[in-house]
Amino acid sequence: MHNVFEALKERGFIKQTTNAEQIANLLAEQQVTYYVGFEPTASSLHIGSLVPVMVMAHLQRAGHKPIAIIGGGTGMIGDPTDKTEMRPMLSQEQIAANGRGILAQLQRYLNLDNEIADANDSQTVSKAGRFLNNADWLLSINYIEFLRDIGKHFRVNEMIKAEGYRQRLERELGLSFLEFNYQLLQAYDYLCLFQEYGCRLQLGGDDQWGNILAGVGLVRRIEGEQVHAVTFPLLTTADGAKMGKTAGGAVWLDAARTSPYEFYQYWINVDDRDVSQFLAYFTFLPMDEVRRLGSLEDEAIREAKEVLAYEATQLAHGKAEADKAQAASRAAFGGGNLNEAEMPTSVIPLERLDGGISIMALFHEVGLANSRSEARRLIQQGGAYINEKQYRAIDMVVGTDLLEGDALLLRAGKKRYHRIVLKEN
RNA sequence: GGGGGUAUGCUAGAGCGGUCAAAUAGGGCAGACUGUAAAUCUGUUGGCUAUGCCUACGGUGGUUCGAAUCCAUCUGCCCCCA
Repeated sequence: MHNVFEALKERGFIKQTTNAEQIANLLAEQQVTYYVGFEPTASSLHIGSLVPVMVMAHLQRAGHKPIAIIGGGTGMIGDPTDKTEMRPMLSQEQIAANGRGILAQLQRYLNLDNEIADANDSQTVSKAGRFLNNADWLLSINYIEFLRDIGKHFRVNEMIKAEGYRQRLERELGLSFLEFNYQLLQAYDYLCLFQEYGCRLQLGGDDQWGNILAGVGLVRRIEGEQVHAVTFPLLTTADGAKMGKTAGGAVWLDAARTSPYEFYQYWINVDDRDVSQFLAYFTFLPMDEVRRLGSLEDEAIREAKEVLAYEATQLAHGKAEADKAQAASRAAFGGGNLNEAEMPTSVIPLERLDGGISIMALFHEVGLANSRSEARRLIQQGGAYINEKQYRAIDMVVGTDLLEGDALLLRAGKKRYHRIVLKEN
């Protein structure tokens, strides 16, 4: 077993640890069960959650055993940490549905086979991980018992020192008792996972440090065992924005929300300054290669971005999709012929062109503009192209004379394409 | 439970009873420049059958020729006291 901990450190995944040396030894000596919590706030993860996922994958590849939990119980409360407002509570059904979506995505990166990995079967040392919902143990909690057994281990004066809580208190934003309990519940998660599965390592974003430590402390007090915590640095892009947001909102792992092509494009378009770090985070390329690509400058850095985009897309959507996205991207921006199959396409009846369609209506209809007014602006500002020819007249009517073969190629701005296929019927 | 405050567009945040589709900043979009980057500059940023019309300033109902602006009430949030 090579030293995963060093590898993670080298890739920049480690921010804080309970004890780096002990963790490194632990990981070197035995199969360690580790866990990461995911919020079930949506049915898909977005690339902001990719750091924990990649770390889990690295650890599993090194022979350790992951547990991914979704906060079905805690999700019903909302984590106050670093949030300015309370989050909406979710129903159990919603959480379960979101959980299924998240599980499907995690399985691209991890082996989380609940069936095979039977806790009671100590004969099989399975590397397969688990996917659990903390509602399974949180919902059945008895309040009095919980206070007596768990609550007594927490000191309020310590808890309110935690950054997340302190901010809320200082900024006089208020903090409901409900939210205040979040830390206890998360600590309890760790305790349960330790007791049930021998979990000895929890990983999470650096904003979770306080909550994770609470769990470490709880296990020590109740079980007298030392378990560990590791946090990742919080991700921001070079221009300070939160990672993974684009014009259209978050970049999702779900192909239905963010197409593989858009996903690929996200990575191609990252800020130069982020490329090197992102290669380390979001690909499994050896660090030598990462360093080589990261040292490229100016125009050459596009090669690095292409590798980044390809690798990241391959992980999220598979090789076939990554190949397609790459081909489409090269075609669209490499000056070559556009790959028709790769771009969003609509089919409309040929007759509609006979009478002509207003150019505004056309751009609106295919979704390149959200309203006719937006389409109007787009056209007036010179961002509307049909078959790569710019049209600036808003009263322009598109007729059959513009057809190239049986299709029209619409473009809005530099990067957004839409193909319309006309069909007789 | 008592007292006070606040509620504006994607976000933050101005808004004198008319000239407010609503200042300003951020964000977004488009154009120029570029490397599908960054920075910078310019334009634009509710909708529509479009020199006008409709919808919007937490909900409802008033006052008024006229309300985002005044009043009442409801709701949410915040603060103080309990």
